[in-house]
Amino acid sequence: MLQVQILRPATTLRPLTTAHLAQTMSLLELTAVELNQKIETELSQNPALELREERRCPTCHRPLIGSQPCPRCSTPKSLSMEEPIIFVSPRQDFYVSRRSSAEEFSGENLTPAKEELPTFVLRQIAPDLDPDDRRLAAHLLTNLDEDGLLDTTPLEVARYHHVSLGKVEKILNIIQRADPVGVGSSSPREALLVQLELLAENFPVPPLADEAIKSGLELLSRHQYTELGRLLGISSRKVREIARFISDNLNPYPGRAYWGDIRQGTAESPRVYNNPDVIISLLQGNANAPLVVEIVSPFLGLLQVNPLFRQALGQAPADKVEQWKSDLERADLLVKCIQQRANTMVRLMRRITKLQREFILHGDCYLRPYTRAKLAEELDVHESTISRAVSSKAAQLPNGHIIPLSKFFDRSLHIRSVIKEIIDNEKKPLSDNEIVSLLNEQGFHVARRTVAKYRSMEGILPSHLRQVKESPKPA
DNA sequence: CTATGGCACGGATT
DNA sequence: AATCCGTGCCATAG
Repeated sequence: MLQVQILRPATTLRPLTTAHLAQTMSLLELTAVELNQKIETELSQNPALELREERRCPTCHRPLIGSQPCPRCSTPKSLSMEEPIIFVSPRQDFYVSRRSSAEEFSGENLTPAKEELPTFVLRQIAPDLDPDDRRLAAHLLTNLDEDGLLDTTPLEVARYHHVSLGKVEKILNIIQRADPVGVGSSSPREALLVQLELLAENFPVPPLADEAIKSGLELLSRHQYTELGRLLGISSRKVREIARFISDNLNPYPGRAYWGDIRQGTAESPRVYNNPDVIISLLQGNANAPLVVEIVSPFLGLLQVNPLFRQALGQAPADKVEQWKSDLERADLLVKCIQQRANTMVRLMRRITKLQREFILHGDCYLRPYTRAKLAEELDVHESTISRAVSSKAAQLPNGHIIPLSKFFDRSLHIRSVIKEIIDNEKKPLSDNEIVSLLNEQGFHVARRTVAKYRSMEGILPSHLRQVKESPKPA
């Protein structure tokens, strides 16, 4: 197997000391980006550490480990659909803005009070703005509500800063096109339109989708497809396509799906959201091929203890010998622990991707219920090991979506998607109680109250506010 | 009277 | 030990 060649045999990786154990655990909690930062500071402080010369794959430009061929581009020998191709990539090219957000606007006392979203957005757009404009942007961003929508009006902001409305709107436009797209819109409708516009630059979008949002959002949210079709002058089938496209690709509340609140960052280490720790793709884009799982582990295989430093230890000046010794120990430990971390991630992801292949390929409905405890038992590690590895990490799926790893352990997702399906296919609005009995028939045992909760989680209106669907079309 | 949402409790999960 | 989640009870709206 690939990772056996890449990593040292597991036996040499067993934690030998409590220090080893402690550091392994703390490294496991870090995301790839954080690990990258940690290693960089360590590199600059510890003379015993050095970087091996980097070799990159000529085809995909990934950094390679040792003399191994690129695990992604060289076709593996055995192609079993079941068995995912897993490899560790030492890449360290993240989309991180190094600019400290605190420095950016501390002078103005405009530090965003709300946790992450405002700073995150500001950091993206700051390079494009003049200092003056940054103050406006900061002001706008501090007035976001928890859904990522604007809580004030551009006009108000313009008055407050004595600038033209046009100027504020121009900046707002820049904000809206930052990640998460649509943030800073004044309504869900506007957010959707911005997202659609941006999407249209790279993807084909259904015709009239923008019209549907502009004039038919209310109808859309109540699933009144026939009505909407009449309004737009197209068949309800087309409307369904549009509705499907919108719910798959757009998000009326930019701040909500934004799972930033899951990973609370601190002032010293602002979290970065758009860098996945695991990238799952399809071999040659073929849905019947094995999954390719790339685990991002910065500097893995490139970081080593400087052998010259080790030799020089014998001739260390007497006053430095203690210092050097500890540097050497720290370096040794770090290198080992990073390998241990990668090893754990590989085992973890192999199990998850094998088990949840259907979910990865086809979406929420196919998520199998699974708990961290069960996984821990199978891998023969402590539960907390899994918890640490999973929390605050992100995976990118073949469809491009970036999800928190914890989604693989969402107990209710499966039932939620079944409920969504039932409501999507209902002939007349079903009450929560009726949905319960339908679910019971399919073998799901949930209480009426729970259905109600899931329904509202999915943003589906109660039955008396939903509309009668058109009868199914004969083909 | 029925359907739904708020509050809160207990058990499972982390 | 802390947190999350499903559920029951009750008030309220339709």
